[in-house]
Amino acid sequence: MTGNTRFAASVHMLAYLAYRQGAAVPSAEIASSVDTHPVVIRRLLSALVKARLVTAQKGAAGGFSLAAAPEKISLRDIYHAVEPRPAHGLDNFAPNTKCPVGAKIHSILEGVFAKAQASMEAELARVTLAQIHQQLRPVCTGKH
Amino acid sequence: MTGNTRFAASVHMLAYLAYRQGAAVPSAEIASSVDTHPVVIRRLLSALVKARLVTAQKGAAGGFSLAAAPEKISLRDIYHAVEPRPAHGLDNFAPNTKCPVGAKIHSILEGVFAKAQASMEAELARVTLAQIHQQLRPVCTGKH
DNA sequence: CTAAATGTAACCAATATAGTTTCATATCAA
DNA sequence: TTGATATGAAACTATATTGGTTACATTTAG
Repeated sequence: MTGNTRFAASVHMLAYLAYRQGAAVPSAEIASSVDTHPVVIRRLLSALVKARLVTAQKGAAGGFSLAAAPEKISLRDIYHAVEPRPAHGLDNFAPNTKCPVGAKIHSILEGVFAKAQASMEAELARVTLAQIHQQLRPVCTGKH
Repeated sequence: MTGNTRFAASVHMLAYLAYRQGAAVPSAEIASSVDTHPVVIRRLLSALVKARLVTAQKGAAGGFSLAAAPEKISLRDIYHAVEPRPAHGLDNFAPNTKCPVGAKIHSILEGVFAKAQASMEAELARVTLAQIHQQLRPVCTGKH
């Protein structure tokens, strides 16, 4: 959808936290798994903390942990936390309202896109972090 | 999804062609309805011609027309014609494969995103250009 | 007190997008 | 045949988004 990697990276991050089973994980360790800069990780985690999916602990021996059981976190929760703008590009779409087509098309498309978006999100809602973790399990027997 | 206006503009354009009922419509007229530059319109129409949704006629009295009845064109057809990259941002997502999570997460997300994308496209497939045209009708009683 | 961590602001490079100019080519019609 | 009007396409620009990076204030365990 969005073309950016925020959602994919966020799922990865939370899957990593599930994998680390409640430990306080510093951003540097997550960044190593995602292969990016710790600040990028903290930026995304900031949104996830605001959405109450993650808790942060400052200071030495601090880090991030899941705020709920992986069974309680769906990919749609994550999606909403880090992708606040579905919109399908409609926000920058401003046709000529003097044309009868231009005058009505925007609101018509709003309805169509909302349905399409809802359908996609419903599919994301069916997948929990626990299921992702489960698919990871076979190769994850300990800390690496 | 994509953040750009290509899909929305394309639906608008084809709805306009349906509205003009088979006439050869020049890009300048369409551009006036969408409120953008004719070259932008022709760029999009170029993709729609390649996808066989539209026919182009060069020269004086030329222009664009629908290549099929509006009932035969779904929004998913249009989506595919102008948005060749769903991917959900996975193409730029390259985690650390030395980490057990990073090694598997990409293919897991591919599966999840494919389902979410398919669900959204199924919703788009249910809407035809004829239906869009129908919703336009009440205010479109003639050429403007 | 110190080491290690989050929280944020600021900046940069790369990319995507839309808009614009320009021009070659094609076609109809007088 | 000539001129007006169209598409097709390349090239360039301005702007926005995105991800990466540096820097630094703040917090906290030991």
